[in-house]
Amino acid sequence: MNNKLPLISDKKPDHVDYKTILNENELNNLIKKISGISEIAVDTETTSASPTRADLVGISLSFKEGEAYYIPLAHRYTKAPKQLDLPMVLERLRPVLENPKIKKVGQNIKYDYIVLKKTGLEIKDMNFDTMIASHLLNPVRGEHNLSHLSLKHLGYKMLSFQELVGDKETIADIEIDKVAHYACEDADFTLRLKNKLLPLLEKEKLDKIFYDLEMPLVTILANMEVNGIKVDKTFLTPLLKDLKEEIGKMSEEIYTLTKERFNLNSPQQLSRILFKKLKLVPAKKSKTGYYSTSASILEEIKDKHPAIEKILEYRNITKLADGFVEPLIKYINPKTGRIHTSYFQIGTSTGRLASSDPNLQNIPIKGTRGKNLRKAFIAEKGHVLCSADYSQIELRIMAHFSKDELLIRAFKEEKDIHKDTAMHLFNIPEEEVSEDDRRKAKAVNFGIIYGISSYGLAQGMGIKREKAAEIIRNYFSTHPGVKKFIDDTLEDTRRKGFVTTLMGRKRKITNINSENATLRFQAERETINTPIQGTAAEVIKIAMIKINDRFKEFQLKTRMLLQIHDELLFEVGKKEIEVVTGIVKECMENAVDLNIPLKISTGIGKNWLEAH
DNA sequence: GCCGTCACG
DNA sequence: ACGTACGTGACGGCA
Repeated sequence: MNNKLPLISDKKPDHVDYKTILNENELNNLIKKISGISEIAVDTETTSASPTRADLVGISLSFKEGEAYYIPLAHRYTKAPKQLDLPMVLERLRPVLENPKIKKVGQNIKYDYIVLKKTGLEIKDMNFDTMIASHLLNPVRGEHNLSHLSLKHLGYKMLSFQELVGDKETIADIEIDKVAHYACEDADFTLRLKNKLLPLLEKEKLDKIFYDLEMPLVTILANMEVNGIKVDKTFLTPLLKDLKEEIGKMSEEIYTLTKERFNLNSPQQLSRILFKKLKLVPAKKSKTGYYSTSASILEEIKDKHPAIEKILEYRNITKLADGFVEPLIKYINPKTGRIHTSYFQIGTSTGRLASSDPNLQNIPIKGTRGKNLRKAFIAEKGHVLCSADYSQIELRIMAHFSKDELLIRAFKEEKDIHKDTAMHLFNIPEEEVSEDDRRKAKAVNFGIIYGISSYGLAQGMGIKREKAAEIIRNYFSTHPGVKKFIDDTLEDTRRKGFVTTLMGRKRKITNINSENATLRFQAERETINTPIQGTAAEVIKIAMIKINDRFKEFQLKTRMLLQIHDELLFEVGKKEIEVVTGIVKECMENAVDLNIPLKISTGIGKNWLEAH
C-alpha cells in the first residue's frame, strides 16, 4: 500500500472552481459545457438516509477535477432564494444522465440512482463507484465512505455531513452557499478518487471483477430495492395479535413455575433464576460472570425442570413477534404496499451481499411456526412468485477447486452428496446408510466448507472432540483431493497474506502467520471458507446479470425481487412463467464453467412458502 | 455502544 | 493445550 500519504490536515485543493446554478442562463451554460464530455461525477443531496424515502434537495456534478456545479432544487429555509424548477432541470439533465455513452461516476451511486429514478430519471452507464472500488481493494467494513477515502487517497479532510447539518433537521434547511461547497466537493472528490482508484484496481488485477461483475450489479440491486416485495398486512396483523397474547400467557406460566416474576427477556436475570435459584447445572461456563442461557444449553437440561421447555418456546415466539412480524408490518411502504429492503454491496469480507432495513435474507424457514411467516410474502395480482436456488453450491465449488475424485464423481452422477459422503466416510454400502449416518456426514460436509476443526465438528455433531478428530482423519484419507486443496491454500496464503476467489476477489488474511494459536486457527478457517463462499457469491452475481440481460432482451415484465445468497426470487406474470423458468435455469446453471455441473431447483407459488 | 441471543445461507 | 465451526442483521437488556 501507499505509505507516503499526507498527514491529517485541513489542506484543500488549490484553485477549485465551484459554482451554484440558480437561473436558466447558468443552467444553459452548464449544459453547453457538459455536451461532448465522456465522464461525469454525480451526487444528490437528499432529505433522508434511506433512498426509498428520501426527497431530492439538490444535484452536484463534476466532469473535471477542481470544477464542480451545484444545482439547488428544494432548499426550504426562510429567505431561501428561488430555485430552478425540478421537472425542468431533470429534462435538461436527462440527455446527459440517461446517455449510455457518458460514464457516470459516484460514491455509493446506487443511492443516487434510486433517488433520481423516483423522479422519473434513470442513470445509464453507472461506470465507477468509488465505494465499491475501495471495498474490492480491501474488503473490510466501515472504511469506504467519502471522507475516509478522501483522507486516505487525497489527503483532504472533508467537512462531515454532521458538521454541515448540525442540529437542523435536514440538508434542505441549510443555506445554499454552505451546501453548495459541500456538494461540489463531494462530486469533485469523487471524480478525483476515481482517477486514484482505477490504477490501483488495475494493479491488483481487480478491474475485471469491478467492471464485469460489481458495477453491472449496481443497477440490478437498485431496481430490486425499488421493486420491493408485496407483503400481506391482513395476514401479519392478526398473527401479531395472536403471538402477543400467547407471549403474555406463556410468561405467566413461566413465572408460576419459577415462583418469581422477572424480566424473561434478560439473559442475565434468567440465568440467575435457573442456575442460582433453581440450582440447575449448566453444561458450559460464561465469560461475563453468569452462565449462558442459549438454546443449545437449555436443550441439554430440558428434562430437569418444567420451566425450561416453556422458556425455549417463549424465546421462539418472542423472536418471531419482536424480530419479524412487528418490524415487517412497520416496513410496509404505505405508497407501494411493499417492503423495500436495502442491499449492501460492500457488506461482507467474502463478496456476499448483505440485506438490511429490513433484512430479508434471514426470514424463518426451519420451524413450523416461523415457516408460516413466509406466507405473508405474496405476488401481485395476476402474478406468481418463482424461487430458484442452487443445490449444494458451496460443496460443488469445493469439488471444483479441490478436483477431489469422490466429490467430482458424486456431483457428475447427481448423487445425494451427504449420503455419498457417509458411504465413503463410514465405509458402508449405500443401502446401509442410516438417517443418522447421513446427518453426521452432512455435519462433516458443513465443517469442510467452514474450515474444519475437531472442536467445531464435535459441537456440530454433538460428539466428543477425539471422536470428531478421528472422523476428520477418515474424511481426509477418503478425500485426499480436499486435503490437498486445504493444505495448498493455507500454504499459499501464509506466503501471500491473502486468498482469492474464482474471479480474483482478494481478502487479506492478517493473522495467518500469527504466534497466537487462536488467532491463527481463526485465520485458517477464514482462508478455507473465503474462496468457497466468495466464489458462490460471484456465481450468483453473474447469474443475476445474465438473467437481467435476457429479461431485457425478451422485454419481459418479470421482476427480480430478492437474493438470498444461493436463491433468487422473482415476481412473474402468469403468461411468462414458462419462459422465465427456462431463462433462470439456463443462466444460473451456466453462469460459470466449472468441472462439476451446477444445478438449481425452482418452485412456483402464490407466496414465498409455496414457491420455495 | 456492547453483549447475548437467534434468524438465515 | 489452545477453544471457534464460515458469513451476515437485529432485537432487548444493560452500563
